[in-house]
Formats: sequence, C-alpha cells, structure tokens
Amino acid sequence: MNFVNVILPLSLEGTFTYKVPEELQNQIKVGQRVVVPFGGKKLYTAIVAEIHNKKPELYTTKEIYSLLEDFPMITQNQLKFWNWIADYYMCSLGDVYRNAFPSALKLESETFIRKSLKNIPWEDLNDKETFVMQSLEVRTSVNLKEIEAFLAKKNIIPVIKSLFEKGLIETDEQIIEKYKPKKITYLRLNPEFDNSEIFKKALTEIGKAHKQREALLIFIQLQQQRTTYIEKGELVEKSSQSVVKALIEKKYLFEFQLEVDRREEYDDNIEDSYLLSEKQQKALKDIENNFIKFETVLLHGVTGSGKTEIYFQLIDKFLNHKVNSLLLLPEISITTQLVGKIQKRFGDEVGIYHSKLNPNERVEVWKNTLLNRHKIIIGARSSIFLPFQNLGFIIVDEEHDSSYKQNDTRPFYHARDCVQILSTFFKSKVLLGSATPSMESYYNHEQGKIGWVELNERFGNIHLPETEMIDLKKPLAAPNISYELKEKISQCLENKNQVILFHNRRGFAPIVECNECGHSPGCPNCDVSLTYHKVTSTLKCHYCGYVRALPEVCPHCHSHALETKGIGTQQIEEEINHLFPEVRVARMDVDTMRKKHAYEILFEKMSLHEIDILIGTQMVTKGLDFDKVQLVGVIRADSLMNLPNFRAEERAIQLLTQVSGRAGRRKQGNVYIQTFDPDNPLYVFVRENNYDLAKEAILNERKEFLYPPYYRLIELTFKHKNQGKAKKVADYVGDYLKHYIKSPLLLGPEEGMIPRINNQFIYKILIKQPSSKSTRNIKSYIKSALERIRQIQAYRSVKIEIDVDPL
DNA sequence: AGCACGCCGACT
DNA sequence: GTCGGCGTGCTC
Repeated sequence: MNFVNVILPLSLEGTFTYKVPEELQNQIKVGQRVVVPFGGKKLYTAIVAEIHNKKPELYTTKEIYSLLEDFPMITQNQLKFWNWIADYYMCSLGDVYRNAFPSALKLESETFIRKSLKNIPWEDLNDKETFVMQSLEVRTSVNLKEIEAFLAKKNIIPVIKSLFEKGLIETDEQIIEKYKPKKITYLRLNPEFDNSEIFKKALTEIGKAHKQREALLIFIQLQQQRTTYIEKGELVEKSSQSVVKALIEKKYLFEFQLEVDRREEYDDNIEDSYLLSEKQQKALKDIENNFIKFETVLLHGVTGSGKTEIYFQLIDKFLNHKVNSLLLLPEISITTQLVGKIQKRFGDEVGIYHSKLNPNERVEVWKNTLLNRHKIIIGARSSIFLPFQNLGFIIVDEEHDSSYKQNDTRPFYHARDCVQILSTFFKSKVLLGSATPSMESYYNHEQGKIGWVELNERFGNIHLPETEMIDLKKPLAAPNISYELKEKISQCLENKNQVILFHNRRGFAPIVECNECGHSPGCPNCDVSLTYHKVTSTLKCHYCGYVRALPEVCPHCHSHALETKGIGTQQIEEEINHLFPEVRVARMDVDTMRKKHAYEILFEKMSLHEIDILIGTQMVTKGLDFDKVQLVGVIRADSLMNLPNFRAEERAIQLLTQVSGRAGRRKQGNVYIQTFDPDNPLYVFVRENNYDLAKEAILNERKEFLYPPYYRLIELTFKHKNQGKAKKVADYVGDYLKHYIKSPLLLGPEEGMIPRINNQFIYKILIKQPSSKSTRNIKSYIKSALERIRQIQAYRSVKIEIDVDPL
C-alpha cells in the first residue's frame, strides 16, 4: 500500500495519485483528509478515495504532506454517494467535494484566516502556532500562502487546523451573526401580597384609583387561570399603559424579563399538537402500512392539515428503534416555527443545517453527525451531504418545491431525487410530503414505485378557503386592484383580520418604454430590458446586477414620453397605500428581505398584527401561517400561467394552491384571484380545490409534448463572449448528437431565451429520453461529444454546462 | 479551477 | 526598450 487516489477540491475529472510517505503508511484510511501539493505551489485539503500499490507509469507522483486527523471525515456511504452524483449529474468528483464539504475543513493556499475574538493563551501554543498568531497581531487577515514565508509548507495546514479547533482563528467567509434573543417583559404580584391580609389592605390603600384596582383584579384573575407568567403587554391591553405603570411604581406589581425562543411564541398550541386528530392518526397508520410494501411513500396533505405532527410522530417511532432521521425542508421554511418546535420536542439530538450557518457551525453539525450525536437532522437541500450514521428515515417536506434543485453551482442536483439513492445505501424509508405533489411523484405512484397516502382535511376540521375569480376586464378601483378586491379587503380589515396579496414580480415595473418610439432601455451586458425600481429611481438588470439612473428623456429619441409598463410589487404597494391610506402595509420580496433578519422581523410583525396587509412575491406562499390572515389576493394570476417553461402551469397551480393555504388557518378564509381569463379550466381546478383534475390535464399535456415525468431532459448550455464561436460549438455538438438521437428527442441548438447574459452569448441543446430508459447511453454520447470539443483548440474556450433534469 | 508560460499592443 | 493584456496547456 504505497499510493492513494485523492479527490481535490477542483473542477477536474477523476482522482489524483500521490505517494504515501513511510511514516504515514499504516495510518492512512479511505475517507481521510490529507494535505497535498498540487500544481506549482498550491496546497489543498484532499480526500482519500482509494488506497493501492499500483505505481503510475506515466508521471512521477508527489508525496502527501500530512494527515489532518487519524479518522475518516467522510464515510464510505458518502464516497459512494459522491460518485453517484458526479456520474448522474455529469460533473467531476471535485465539483461534488467542493459543494458537499464544509469550507472550513477544506483549507487551501488561498484561504484567508483572521483572529477570532477569543483571548490568545500564548503559553499553550507551540512555536509554529505562535508564529501564525503573531502574524495575525500585525495584520488582521493573512492567507495561507503568505504564511509560507515563515513556516515550512508541509506544516501550514495542520497548524491552521489546530488553531481553528482551538477557536483562535476564523476562516474568511462572511460570518452571519446569530439572531439576538428576544425578550418579553412579564409581571408578577409583589410576593408580600401572597398573604391575603396584606393584599386586602393594599386594595383598600389603592382607594380612589378605580382603574388601578380594576387592573390589579384582572391581573389576579389572569394569574389564577394560567400556569404561565402574565405578559405586561396583555395587561396593558386590558387596562392601560399608565395604569400598569402606576401599579409597578407603587410596587404592587414587579416586572421582569425573560428571553424567549421567538419561534415558540407563534405556536400557541404546542401542548395539544402532540395529539393527532383522527384523520391524522389514520394517515399515520396508512404511511406505516405503505412502508411495508414501499420504500417511498407520498403524503398528500392539504395545506394546514398538520403534516408536521405526523412527521414528528414517525421520527419519534424510528428513534425508539435507534434509527436516525433526516427532515429536508425548502430553505425559507427553516427560519420559522418548525425548528423551534422540533428542538423543543427532541432537544439537542437535533442538528440543523442550512445555508445561513457560518463555517464554524457547519463543522460542528458535520462532526456531531459523524459521531452520531445528532439523531435527527433538519435542513435544506445541502444537508443530504452530511456524514449520516444509521440513517433510517428521510422526509422531504414540500416535495414539489423547486428550491430542492441546485441551479447556481455544480453539481446541479435535485435533493428530492438524490434522497432516493441515499436511501438505498442505508435501506432507509422515504416520506415525501406535499399539498401539491409534483408531477414526478404522481407518475412514480402510477408506475407502482411509491406508496400514496391522502390527508384531505385541515387540522381542527377547518374548511379550506373559498376561492373566487375576479375578472380584470371589469372596471378597476386602481390600475391593478378591482373594486371587488378592494371591497373584500376593507371588509376583512374591518373585522380586524390580516390580508396577504401575492404578485410574482418584484420591483415597480418590469420595464419602461418610450411612447414616442417604442424604445425600452436594455442592459448593456445582457439582452434584457431593465427593470424599473421606483424607490431608488433606477433601472436594474436582474441578471447581471447592472444599475443605472432612470433617464430623464428617452435615450433613443430624446422625447419625454418614457412610461412604465407592467407591474411589480412596489407598484401594488403604492396602489394599496393609495386605496387604504390608514392601513399598515408591508412588502416582502428579495429587495426588502436582503437585510439581516428582515425575515424574522417581518414574521414577528405579522404575528403581532403590526401589519394589516402584506404584499409579496413567491416568498409569501411558503411557511407564513398566521391565524388572522383571512384573505389572500392574487393580483394577476395570468402572469404565472404564461411563463415560457413547460412547468409554468404546474408551478402556477402549486403556487396558487399554496398561497391560498395562507388564508383562514383558524376559521375558513377567502381567496380572490384576479385574472383576465377567469374561464381557464386550470383556474377552475384551483377554485374547486381539485388538484387531481388539474394534474390530469397537466400530465396529458406533458405526455403529448414529450416532457417530464414521461421523458427525462438533459440541457446543454454553450456560453462564449463571441457569438459565432458559441454557435459553432453548439452546432458541432448538435451535429454529433444527431447520429445517436433523432429529431423530436433532440432540440436545438437554439439561442438561449435570453440570448446574452453578462456579455456571454448563449446557445442551448435539449435532449429528451423516455423515462423508462436509462440515460447512460445518452450521457456517454454527450461525453464523447465534449471529448471531441476538447481536442479542437479553437473550441475549447467555449464554456459548456450540462444540466441533468433541468427545472 | 488556478496559474505559469508566452506572444502582441501602449506606455515610462 | 518594458509592462501587461489574455489565449493555451497542465496539474498526480
């Protein structure tokens, strides 16, 4: 055993072979982290994928510098999983490694480090550690390459690692500060008054202050009814600010503060939520029965049916059999109630993993998972990469949600689909949950691959909201608000309830256009029109981030006829403010949610009813459960249906169903959908809450036009700053593939929907393949096409991206 | 993905 | 005359 094949954190095909030095030979294990030199002068943290004794013939090997610990950081199952992902999603193992492994454990020459806030215990540091910390005294941030000046290359990463573990340094990634704990002021009676004699005396002392006396009695009454402390706010509401203040000053009442987990307070029925309704109980039984026959079961539960309680019960049952669980959630849902709820229920056996964790926190969860300290992991899509032990149960909540698909960095994986593979390694059961299951899941059910359980009653037997269509062709109260909707909103507000309005475009208006010449200012880097943002009075490109001031005159014909076209959330907000000047309005979209904790603050304001009308994009459709939301309005449903994507209708229906579910959690609510096309059958399905019929219609269309779930897709994207070159390479690959894939299954090359983004010209090829067939052949054709491209040097600079199962 | 090497334009 | 642009090729 003299050699190892390692995975490097680079986008390079395959593994790299290194020699193992004598002294490390009996320590090295598969899955371990090692430090290796690569290229001229760089150091990387690599993962041992294989140990062997075949000396490579074609090149001389370098030696491993050191081991970072004496146990494997990744498990055999993870290695298998990484290989599967690289293979299926057609990327390199390095791409997977880069994405799946915490960055703080992946130190390399370019990594910047800085001092943490901790005091430095100089006397406990060895020479090398002292050197590093001293250099950080002089400069706040140093990269590992610079440390080479005074430390031998071989030693750098182990030293940094040890300092990192002592908490003395941090890697230079943005560290998101933890959320400040929230404090609530409570009141308690002066303990002297426990003696009823003294209390009676005090009551007479209050004398003519009737209000104070009354307030004091209310307080006593509340206290007798409850087991919990009484919030100051509650008494103020029932009495008044000045009266309560007087009582405190006179020392009748004492105030004190407690930190509360802000997630808990949203949930005012934690106690009874342990009890399942009859319907829930039946669903739970059904799921268990289905697991006898199926590895995967889908739970189709209408919004508000209490799916999470069923999840918890199942997790609990698995836990009793010493089997661990993974609960996957769409990114946004993780900040809300669920985390608090599950922690309250399962304590520190729960590990939480999502994109907002800082590097240190990620490492912690990783290690705790590896050491089997976390029996339950709850996280976003990236948590499928944790080093699970004994994973027996995986839940994918809101299974249809598109945020399970990674689309910005390789690998472009879909967590819901990856879970299926993960489960085969562990022989675990998979539960998919959704109110609006994906077409893929319906298909898999029809194919007899997954079990199916229905839960079609809301918790507490509250009826699903009543949905009405409003025809936008009728006269309007404001440019985008119908008289009818305005009327319903004011009714809802009069009843002291809240309103959510949904519109899927941010900004003020999608474009500005000149009425004289029809010119619409575009982005200089992309082939798109700029979006008008009124607050900043700018035009922005939503693709490359380009910003310019709104021009005074038309840049083309210099007339003053520039006008906005289309609508965004900002404009809706303005119209609402105009129609309801007295009402508290908030907007929720990427622009308003950018600030730290913006989400939590908004959430809290909503739950405290400090907001009457919430206007937002897609974001308002997920996870916002507030008792007082009785009305949901969709400003323009057509803009959802008419998107140029084969999933547009599926998404529209899911979105409309999800957003409708925000209304009437405690008593039946109302949904109003504004549209120019009220007779569209798909809206009828939404109105009648008939997702099944909608699904039939969508599936038929998919089958006819050769789309998922009946066909698998692979999309190739060609990008180059020179349009001719991009097209040439796309044509070359297209011509090559024509030999193997025939016409209706091979589309393109075509110009991208947006032909140019960030000064890169875009061409696309779409390949289809019946779902019943394996994609292995197709993938090998693609690979050999790319191999040929690589051999033609003039073509090599064209970037080619492969997206397997694009959304 | 980096990064060095190497060959052509605008400057001290 | 040099500095530096980015096109090209290689890394165990």
